[in-house]
Amino acid sequence: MVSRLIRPKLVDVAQHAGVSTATVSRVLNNNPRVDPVLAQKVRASLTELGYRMNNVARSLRRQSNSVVGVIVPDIANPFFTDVVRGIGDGLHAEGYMLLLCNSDEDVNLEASYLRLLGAQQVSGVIIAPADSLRSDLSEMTSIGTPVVMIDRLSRSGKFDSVVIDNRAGASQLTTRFIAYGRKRIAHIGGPLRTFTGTARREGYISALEAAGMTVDAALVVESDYSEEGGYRAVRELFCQPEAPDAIVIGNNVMTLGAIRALAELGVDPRRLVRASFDPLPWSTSQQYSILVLDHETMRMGTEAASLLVARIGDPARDIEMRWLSAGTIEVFSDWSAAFQ
Amino acid sequence: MVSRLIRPKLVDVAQHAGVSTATVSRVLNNNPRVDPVLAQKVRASLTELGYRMNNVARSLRRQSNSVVGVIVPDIANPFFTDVVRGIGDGLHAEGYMLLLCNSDEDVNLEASYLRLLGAQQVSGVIIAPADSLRSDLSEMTSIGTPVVMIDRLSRSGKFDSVVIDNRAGASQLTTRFIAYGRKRIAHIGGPLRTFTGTARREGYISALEAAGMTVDAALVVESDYSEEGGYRAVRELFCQPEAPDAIVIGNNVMTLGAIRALAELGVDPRRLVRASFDPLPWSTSQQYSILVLDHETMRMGTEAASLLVARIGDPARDIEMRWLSAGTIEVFSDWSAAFQ
DNA sequence: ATGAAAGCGCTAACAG
DNA sequence: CTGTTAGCGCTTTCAT
Repeated sequence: MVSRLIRPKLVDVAQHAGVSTATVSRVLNNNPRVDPVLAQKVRASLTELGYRMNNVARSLRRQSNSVVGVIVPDIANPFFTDVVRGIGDGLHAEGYMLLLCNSDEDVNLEASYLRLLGAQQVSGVIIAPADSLRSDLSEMTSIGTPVVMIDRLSRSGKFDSVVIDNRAGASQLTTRFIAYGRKRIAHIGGPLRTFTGTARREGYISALEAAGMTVDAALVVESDYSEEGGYRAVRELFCQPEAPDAIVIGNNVMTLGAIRALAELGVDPRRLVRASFDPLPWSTSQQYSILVLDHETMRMGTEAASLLVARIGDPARDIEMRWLSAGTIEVFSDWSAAFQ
Repeated sequence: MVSRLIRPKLVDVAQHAGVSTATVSRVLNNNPRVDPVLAQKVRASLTELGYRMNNVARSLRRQSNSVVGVIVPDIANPFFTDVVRGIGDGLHAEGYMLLLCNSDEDVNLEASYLRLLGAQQVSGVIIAPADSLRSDLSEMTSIGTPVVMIDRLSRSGKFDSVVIDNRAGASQLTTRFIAYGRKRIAHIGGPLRTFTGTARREGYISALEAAGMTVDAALVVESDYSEEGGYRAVRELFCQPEAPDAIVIGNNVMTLGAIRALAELGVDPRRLVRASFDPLPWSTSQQYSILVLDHETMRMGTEAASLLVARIGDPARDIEMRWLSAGTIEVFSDWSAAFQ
């Protein structure tokens, strides 16, 4: 039994095989111009000594790290969970690892993560920016690190991005309600400074107009994508003289708040119907019927990964923006009852 | 306007401040024995030039990387989503970044990730091993990289770990059914070679025995924690002459399969009640009532992070195993109706 | 208290 | 085809 070094390095292997470190490196990198016989000998030493690559050293030397940073508001949001899973699959297939960061929708935390990712010399960043306006990506752009936007866009520059056709999606949900004969369809949207917030509201409005219905400003509320926001929005809507008979809600988290508020108000689930975006978490109030717009969430991740890898491979290529189609509407729970 | 270098390095800063690189490094690392005046000058240069640390270089030199690897079967499983979120918070607080890997319950994929993490010189690994028996952590132990187990244990060695008191949890759920007067309580469990599989079955059995009920082997099935497995198990249970009137299901994924099978079989939700472990994903069949054992999932993550950091700080400390209490039972949906 | 210099493990000219 | 060698950017003795 040979006394195996704890963690042999390249030079140890070279010695063992009786070649130079350059040759070992060439074998490691599958450089074709190495004598097959020598290469075999090197490979033997490699396994015999149990050689393990040190990627930190390699990255320093190569000036590139096979790691990509991913920043999402919250991995625990089922939407981003699926996106990140998709990103992970895509990156793994391309030989990159994934450094995960939760920004908690906080621009400062996000900035701090961007700094850390820069320090780690990541090859690129995939980000759902916390704030279209205030998210600052200069930390990356100034050092030439590629950035891909997902779900949301940032106005701080032009980036490759993959987004959902939110306008079409909101329109689809609203149209469905109209078809079911609902008359007072409300909308609880995200902040208008966000990309998704404006697009979804536009879709909602366009659907009403297409059906020749008037948009009642009292039924449209701008909220903030938070659970509390969804809750407050519903309480607000029900202060109106005439209550809505349907609500299109801008995201999954607000939907939870909305459901809570409706329960407190004692609103009959059959009288008021709801629709929401994004996969919803298992919640305490599932007796409610609900429409959910299901876009291919994981695909957003794989597309983002492929976009980033393409950009890393060719920094000069044209900026690309991929639109995911609005998706299919999934009907949950005792939906039919709501329309009897 | 000074012509800022794209990415100034330490030597640039040193030049600018008229000191040696050693001094700059000391300032960067808050070494106290630096003349405060000089330090101030260095700090000025640091900001003026817009210096950004290169962590790859630092890691190579220090022989330690402020990055931790996390391997879970699937981040899209709501249980692991929450755990990873907890790990992320814990690690961030301690100054580590998180390299995320999905093993897909595949020992080979897992092994490949372990190799990659080793190459990245991670300071430690937090893992929910794909297979108690076949998961091989020698890749880490051989190079002295600390490992913390979560949710499951591996028999390949003694590691710090944080697990749930599965036995107590299963017992709790079963006892609840008994209290409700159920007579034929079935159990669909995970593989007995898994840590959780055996513990949960034990809990189920012990609760029955404590109540003086006999364990009917025909009501206990060993499945595989997959959706398909849950589905098949239910079909199997309903081939019996006498069907069960309650089921304790071993995890969230099997629960989805079980619900699907029950729907196909046309089983009245009020006749058969279910209980499951772990947070459930929003699914297509929420009209069913269900008990869910809710353990503090995120805390499992933060505990794991703290355990790992402690181990990194002191490799010689005693192996520690933290048990999270079984958790509270949450009642979902139209549960009360099931008992009318 | 500060600087000079060695070197972490690897790759890539360059030379032979 | 192979070896020599010079770093990648940083930290850390070891002198001073």
